[in-house]
Amino acid sequence: MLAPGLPEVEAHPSHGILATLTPVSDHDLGWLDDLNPSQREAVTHGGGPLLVIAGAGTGKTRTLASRVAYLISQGIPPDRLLLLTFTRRAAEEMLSRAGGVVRHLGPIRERVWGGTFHATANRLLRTYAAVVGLSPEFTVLDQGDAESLMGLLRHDLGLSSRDKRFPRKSTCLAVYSRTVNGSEGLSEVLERCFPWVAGWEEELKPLFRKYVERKQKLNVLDFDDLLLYWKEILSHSDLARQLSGMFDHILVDEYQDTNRVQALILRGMRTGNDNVTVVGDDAQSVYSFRAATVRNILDFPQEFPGTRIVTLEENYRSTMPVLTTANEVIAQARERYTKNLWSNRAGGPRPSLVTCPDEASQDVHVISRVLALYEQGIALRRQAVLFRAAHHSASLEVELARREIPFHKYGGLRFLETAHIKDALAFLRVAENPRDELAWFRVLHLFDGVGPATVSRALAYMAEQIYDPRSIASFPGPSAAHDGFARLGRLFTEISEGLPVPAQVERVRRFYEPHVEKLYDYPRARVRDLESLEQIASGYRSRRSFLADLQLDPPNSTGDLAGAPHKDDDWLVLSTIHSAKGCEWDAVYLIHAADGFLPSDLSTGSRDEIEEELRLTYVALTRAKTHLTVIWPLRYHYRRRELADAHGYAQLCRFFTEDVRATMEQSAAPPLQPVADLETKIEGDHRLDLAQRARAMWE
DNA sequence: ACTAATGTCCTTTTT
DNA sequence: GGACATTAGT
Repeated sequence: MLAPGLPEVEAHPSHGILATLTPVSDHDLGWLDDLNPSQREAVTHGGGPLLVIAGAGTGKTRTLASRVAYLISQGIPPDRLLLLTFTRRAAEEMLSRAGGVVRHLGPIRERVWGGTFHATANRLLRTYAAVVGLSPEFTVLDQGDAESLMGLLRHDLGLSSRDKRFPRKSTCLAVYSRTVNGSEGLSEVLERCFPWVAGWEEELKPLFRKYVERKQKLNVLDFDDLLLYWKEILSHSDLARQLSGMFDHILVDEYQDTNRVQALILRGMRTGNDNVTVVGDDAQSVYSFRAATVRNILDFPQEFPGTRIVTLEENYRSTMPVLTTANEVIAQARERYTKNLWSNRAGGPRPSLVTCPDEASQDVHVISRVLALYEQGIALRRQAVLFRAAHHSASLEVELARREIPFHKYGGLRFLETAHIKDALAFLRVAENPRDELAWFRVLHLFDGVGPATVSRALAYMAEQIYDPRSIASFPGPSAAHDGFARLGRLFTEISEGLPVPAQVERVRRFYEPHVEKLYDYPRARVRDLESLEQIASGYRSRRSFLADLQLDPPNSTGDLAGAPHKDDDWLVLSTIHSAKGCEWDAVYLIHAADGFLPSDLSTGSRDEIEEELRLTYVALTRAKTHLTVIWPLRYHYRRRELADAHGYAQLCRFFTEDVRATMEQSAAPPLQPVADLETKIEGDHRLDLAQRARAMWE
């Protein structure tokens, strides 16, 4: 979380704050002149509900940051503002911008409550845990942990035998999560969103019941629980008034991507006053798989009567040619509330649509365009390659690595999801919450001769020892692990003795390193990762906040961690479209713009799903400031074992209709020179006998 | 009781 | 190429 230390919690009547404040001089508010009239209207709105419909690139971040600054300049104490954003990064950026504007009023970034719904829930629940029957040292399960738990119970209930073909654990969790977040009945969710598992309703119910029971027993919360418990607290009117009273204003970004539970939380958090600002764009709603619903933004004026609506339409990001293409794409949406975007940047190149013979040529083509713009002075960091699914960049990554072009990838598998990091964190989680069986499971599994049966006996033993992690030393486990358990007990003794967090991580690393070397083929990189973890830990004073932060606001790029030591480096951005939300680049390359990739063939079942893929495409296009390239390979190779060299032909993404194409420069990239041709040019004498050299290494 | 090897099915987006 | 159940081996 951004603001350390909880402010005192007490009921606080806060109506009419603005009216009672002394007016400030015009001089202090001179910065408002930099805003356009609509932005200024939003920023200087007094109290009461405000809905800002902000199209892509219309200065949404600036407006929200300015509003925070404005409210503070009007005398609202920063710690009585709550800014809910989609990511931690977004909150940080807005608060540092706001801080820059009202610098004379002191630091605000550390004082404003800012972060995601989930992180804020975590923070509030540490105080209000008792109310919902939790102890405050609860640990948070990330998606992987939650899936593991689901998998365990799935097995326990005898649902896992092959002939049953019961949905896999990740699907079970997805169904559960969707049901919880949408505040809907299981049958409706199954029918509408998971028709292929609808036959398992009678088995899923007891599975979910067990899942809920077990989480409570282990004193752990999953992501959904964070929201659910927050909502639950707010259903008590006294508590709702108390929590609501902590804040004079609440501001929510990306409101189109919030779900039903989040809307209920927002309503509950405004029982004392209705000073609430939400910002969003229904044309950019792309999280319905997480139960987000555009209804939240559409129904906001009914939910908060007297809402003032401000619409931002002038785009400051992109050139008119880019916007023309983007507008033409979103024009295909069935229903839409935001208007077409316009910009006074009339010039610039038309977006290009490039057909490549195959994937390899797509990679080469992207790279050569990137380098050409780089030569013209556009740094790599100001260029981004976007794609629908994380693995779509796989071959490009290989090619970039081969040419030693640095890149950071956003989305997909993250640092924290790698096994060695999860293992290391599991030690700390056990120390923090010894009832967290999932963490115990990971830790104990590392020792020789320990499998599921031993773990389960060990857990029973721990329960007898009133969950003192140090007592693992006296557990009579398999003889092979005897010595290891004794050392593990000593490790827990050490890290429970009030060591600083980085020192704790260091002890864990020392303990765990030999296991890394035994478990993995290339341990060096993984050990380096553990050292990075130590770096991260140095910013934390308590183990609890370190763990919670890592689960809730994980570093979200492959390069974020390595980034610190060589900050000046330049790198190309690779990102899923989802992770690109809210970002902008001078040049954007949308790759794999072929049907089946975009829209994903898993999302073409219903009109609503296709509609969301359309919005996703729109989001991708509107990230570009000046240079926009859409690429698709004509031919794909199948990687099937039986069919060694099979291939198929793709079709252009269906959203690039004739009308859209008319706004673009169309071209076809030439095929790459076949490798066979290169080979024949090499004279026999210069061929390297690799096989011989490989043998020679061992002679 | 645990590990390693084998076979089969599915393969998205994220807090 | 990964996840997961099953089977054979230590």
